[in-house]
Amino acid sequence: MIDPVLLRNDPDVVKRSQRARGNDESVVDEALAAESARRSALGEFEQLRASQKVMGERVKAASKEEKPALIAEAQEFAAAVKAADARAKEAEAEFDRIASRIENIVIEGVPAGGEDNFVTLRTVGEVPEFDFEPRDHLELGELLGAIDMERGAKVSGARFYFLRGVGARLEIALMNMALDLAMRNDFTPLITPTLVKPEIMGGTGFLGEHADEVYHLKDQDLYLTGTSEVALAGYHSDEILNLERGPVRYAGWSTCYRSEAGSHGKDTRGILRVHQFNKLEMFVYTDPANAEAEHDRLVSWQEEMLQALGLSYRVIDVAAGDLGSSAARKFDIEAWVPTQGTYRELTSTSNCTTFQSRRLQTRFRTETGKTAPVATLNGTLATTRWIVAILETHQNADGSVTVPEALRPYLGGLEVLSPVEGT
RNA sequence: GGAGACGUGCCGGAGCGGCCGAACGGACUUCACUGCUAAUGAAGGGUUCUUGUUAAAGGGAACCGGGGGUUCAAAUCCCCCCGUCUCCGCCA
Repeated sequence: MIDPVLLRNDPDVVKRSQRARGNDESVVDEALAAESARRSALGEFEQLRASQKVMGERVKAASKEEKPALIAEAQEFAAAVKAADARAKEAEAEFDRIASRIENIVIEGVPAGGEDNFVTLRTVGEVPEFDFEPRDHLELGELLGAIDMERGAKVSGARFYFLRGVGARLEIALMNMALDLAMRNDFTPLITPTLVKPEIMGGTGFLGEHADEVYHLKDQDLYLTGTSEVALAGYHSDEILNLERGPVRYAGWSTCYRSEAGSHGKDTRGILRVHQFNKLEMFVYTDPANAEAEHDRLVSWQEEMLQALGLSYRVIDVAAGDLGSSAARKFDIEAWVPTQGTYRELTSTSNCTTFQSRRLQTRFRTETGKTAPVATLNGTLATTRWIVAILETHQNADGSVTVPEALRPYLGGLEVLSPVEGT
């Protein structure tokens, strides 16, 4: 939800943001009109209600003889109050409907345009060269007895898989490595629910344009989360946080579910795009004034992970039109995937400013003692998908994979993943 | 699965349909007092919207788990939902 005060005082800023995203800007004027309609409807109701209260006092104080007449009068008045209340509520709902179509205000400096208009901020690490024909992650995963797509499909269908042996260990190792890094930086680990109520799913903005990519359990009316961001954002809903000691940081560990509707035929091979995976997600609640600095910190922790894993990557500033509705800015880190000859997204970190918290009613106390919406930020610290880049980047001619040094302690000192006999 | 109890502010805990945004206690903040701490005394507080203003002060409305209803008037009565707890059963 955007800031209604900003909408009222500075509609041009909102329009400019809508334009940068390639969104409809007429909705801004619609929202403005709905806002003033809402306020006048509310004013009418409040005035009537105040008079009704006065009337109630008179009824109470009246003598037996006066009472019937007064009550008759009050009865009529009550109907008017009720009608005004209904109008005010309707006007409020109408404003919410319109305002919710406005996406978060894009931060100054975010490149305009769509998917292809991102700006590369930096490229880090050597692109790996091989003096042999590199195998792709699935071929390697099968050689190592680490990834089993066939049986995944047998049990659960396309885009499902088993991680076994060193594959399973690799994922757990990655998660633990990420968790350690998070804990060194003041994050509280949190294992989150992966089924959430509609209002939480809606509040985090995932039931907007992307509603069809979300699994929904109809009978229970619960949603399977595509990221722990959902539960982490809902964690402090309707609360006033104490941010005096700095940002509140959580590292959420959860399995993520995505229906991948609309991506049929895309990345069908291996575990690059799957319905279920694990992820360690950073989530931060902070004073909006510190949000951009925190955003940079999230990126630097992500880079720390990728560098420790010896991956080659680039950091991109995602263009306005490619941002989620809650994000004011988003940095993606894409790692080089040798057999694809291109960079693929391994992490994504968004600064949602106060957009998410406004809807979820998460506030903090400012220096003056007033409450104000907090800023929320989120970012990936490790996911199953990283296995793709790790296997391919560190592979050897014989199909074995050298374990990056930083990961070895999490694999019981294992230095090389070696091919195994039939599975 | 069966039976019951409960859900009030930061916490505990009262609350008769109008005098209840809500007693009382604790915590908290400020002030006073006391070498310090503690103790004591006094005062003060919630949230949201709205109006107002450069800003404020001030005014108004809403909020007692959520949503409906009855009533001139609802924390209080009725219905539905959600949550918590206790007992019994069942399964680990």
